[in-house]
Amino acid sequence: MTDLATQLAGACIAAFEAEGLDARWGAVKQSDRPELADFQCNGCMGAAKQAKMNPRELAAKIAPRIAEHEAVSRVDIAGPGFLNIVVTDAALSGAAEFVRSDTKAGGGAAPNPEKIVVDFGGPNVAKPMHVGHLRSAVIGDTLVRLLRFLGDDVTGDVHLGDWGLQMGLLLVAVEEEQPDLLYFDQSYQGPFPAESPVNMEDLSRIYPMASGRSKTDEAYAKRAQEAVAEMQAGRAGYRALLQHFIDVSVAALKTDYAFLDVSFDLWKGESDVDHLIPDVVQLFKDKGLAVESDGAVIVDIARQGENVAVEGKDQLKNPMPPIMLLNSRGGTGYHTTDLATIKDRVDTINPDRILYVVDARQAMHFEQVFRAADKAGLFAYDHLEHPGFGTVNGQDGKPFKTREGGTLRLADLNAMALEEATKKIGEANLSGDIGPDEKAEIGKLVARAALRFADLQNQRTTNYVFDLERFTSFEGKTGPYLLYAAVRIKAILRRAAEQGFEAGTIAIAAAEERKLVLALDGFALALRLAREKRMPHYVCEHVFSLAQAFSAFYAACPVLKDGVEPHVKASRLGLCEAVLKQLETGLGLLGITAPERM
RNA sequence: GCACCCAUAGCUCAGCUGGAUAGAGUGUCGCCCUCCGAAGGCGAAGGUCGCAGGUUCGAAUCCUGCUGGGUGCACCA
Repeated sequence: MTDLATQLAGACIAAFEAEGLDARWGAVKQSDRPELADFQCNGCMGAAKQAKMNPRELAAKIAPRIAEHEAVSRVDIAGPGFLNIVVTDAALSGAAEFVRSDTKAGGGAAPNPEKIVVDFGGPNVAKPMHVGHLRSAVIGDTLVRLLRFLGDDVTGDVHLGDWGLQMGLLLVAVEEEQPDLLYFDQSYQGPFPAESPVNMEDLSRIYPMASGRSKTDEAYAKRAQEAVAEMQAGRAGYRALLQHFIDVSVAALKTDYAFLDVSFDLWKGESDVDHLIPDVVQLFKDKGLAVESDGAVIVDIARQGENVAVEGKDQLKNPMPPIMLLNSRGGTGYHTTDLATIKDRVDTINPDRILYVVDARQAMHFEQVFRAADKAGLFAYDHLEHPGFGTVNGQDGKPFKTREGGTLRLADLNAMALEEATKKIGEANLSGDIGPDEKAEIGKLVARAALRFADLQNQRTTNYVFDLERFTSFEGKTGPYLLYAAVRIKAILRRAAEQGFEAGTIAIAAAEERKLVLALDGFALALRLAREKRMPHYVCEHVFSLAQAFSAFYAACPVLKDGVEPHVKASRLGLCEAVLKQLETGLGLLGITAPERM
């Protein structure tokens, strides 16, 4: 059993093949003209063109074959050769029953499941997460949930940034504040205290200070660079202190992520693959790919037609800079750690594919890393993907800043959303006496739904405008609207149970019921597209249109009201169960949980 | 300079293999709670799909050029 669209496509494909034509013409989608039909097939025009036939004559041959399918009540030929398919009420009833009984609520399964690592291109240690990190967190988390749901074997890794200059800046700054710490005594080899000498507030204060100072104070910046090189070379005190920085930061990160219900299978970071770096560098040397240049070790990854010199110009045409395995101080940047991380994943997980859910601005970086990994035989180029995302902009179209000109911390964003959600729940006061504990819990769920849906509904690759007002609005195409739809269904089912009514066989009759089932039927397609394109917004579009269809049904089709015939009541209760099941499943993929009431 | 991404309703955004009358939300204007939760529903108005060519029976979608915006271009990640 599958969705109706797939069943009908099967019939259409068979019909085209019976005429000796390609199966691809048999694609079926829900009708653009709901007043004319439920589904449509547009293949006749294309097929006729290719086979040099008359499209309407071809349609006349195809249509009767489709009409034989038991779900079909009528096939019309329209315009130049559109096939308009109307399905029977019984077929829709069956489709709804399928959603109600299917463990995946009609979501289908991946045709080609893979073992996949999702890399979140994680936050940097010591830098608090800002609004931009919302995207990688919720997009990456949704992809993990989605792929796993459809049958892929997925490992999510936060991949912390804990190996670069920011660590050197911290080391230098902490040494300046607390020079007597054991960690800075080079003759001392440990053991070091288990307690961190700095907490998160210290790090949040120290890092911006050190970062700012390094931009004007050259000697300071140089000391930080040297500290990084020493840390990377393995200086014991620095490494022990680094671990404290990481532990302190991770604890803070987990709080912010938990608010969004984002979790990871692995909390690895750049520093975890430190021991593999010599092997990776050697691998490139052995393959003759690494060359020395200005004291650094680089790998040329340009292809034919790139880095072409143009007469009379300084700039190269189609530039593709080499990657740097080792800088002139012997240190490593994120090219090398990303390559070492690939090696680590091959050794420990051996995935079919790695996805990097990272800002689109890193596109060139990943192109370089992917090429290098492929050249060295570490990982196949076309099994490495960078599903990048756009930046979060302010009203002016530039990367978002607070009114004060600073970056908005994710923790503050979370807090604002929570405050707004709590306020709105209080104003609406829809469900009478809800205790303070439950109210607090509902507030969190509503705030999370608002934030996650606001971000995920945007097509992944485009930039979007950050608008807190819109994010936390409870009207229209928002997370809270979806929760509201789910909560209303739950209220009906709860009331039905109290009154002793049970769901029965679903029998579709009313126009709103037909539309609602057609909405249910689109779930598998939405999930398939979302997986193929790594685009969570298809899931958002689906759950929203499902919620809309339910709201229209709710307004037009009474379920428990007096005067509703028992078999209609039972059918509509069954339909409610099917809708709730799929709605909660879809919301679950988006990391959104509906409360019992709100 | 070179490369990548983007341009759709006043605003914020969808639009799967090229298909019929380009869709939502918001805002504006109507209507709908003696009846399952009005954070809702129904309706109206609102578009030269940046511009100009091309391919096609058919283009928001594919190709070329242009304009406008964003981003990136080896020792920070």
